Amino acid sequence: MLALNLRKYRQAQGLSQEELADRADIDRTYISALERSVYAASIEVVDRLAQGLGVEAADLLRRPATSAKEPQL
Amino acid sequence: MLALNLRKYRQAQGLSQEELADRADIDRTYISALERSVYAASIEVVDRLAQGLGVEAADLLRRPATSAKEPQL
DNA sequence: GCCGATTGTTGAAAATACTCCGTGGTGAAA
DNA sequence: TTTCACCACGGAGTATTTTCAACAATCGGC
Repeated sequence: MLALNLRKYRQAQGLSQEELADRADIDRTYISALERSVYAASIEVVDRLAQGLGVEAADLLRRPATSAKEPQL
Repeated sequence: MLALNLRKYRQAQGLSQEELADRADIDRTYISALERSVYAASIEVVDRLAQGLGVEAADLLRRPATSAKEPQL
């Protein structure tokens, strides 16, 4: 689920992969790969991505179903 | 947060590390290491662990604060 | 004291995540 | 058409996770 959520939250904030890469201090091409679900990221990068996006790490792993208490997009 | 949550949920169900290892198809010694936060696990093993424990992957990453909607122990 | 069950720990190999550099492709704007 | 921002994708190399076999330590019960 990470891939879709990642892209969803990133685009919702109008961020490019590169901007997010800077914020999270993660390689740009790796973020691209994560959004295409090429790898199973470690929880450490999930944390950094979540911080860069201003959401909880748990939010990035949640499955699509939009539960009432997801952070506002 | 994974380490503490993992141990918490596992013990709450009266499971041994080995039983959980079987359920999640993960090495026992690795689970031991994860509960001592030796490594930053991949979200794939977090998923398998969550399944073995019958909780959401997101629950294992949540920070201690017991939000009203955590699964019952 | 001895047993069985559970967990900590280690060392080495195998697998996979992650970085870095470069190339090409698309679409929008000048 | 050219330029620019953005993204997909490749390969090579490094770092880290994950597995496996084996042994030590603890605890409770017998």
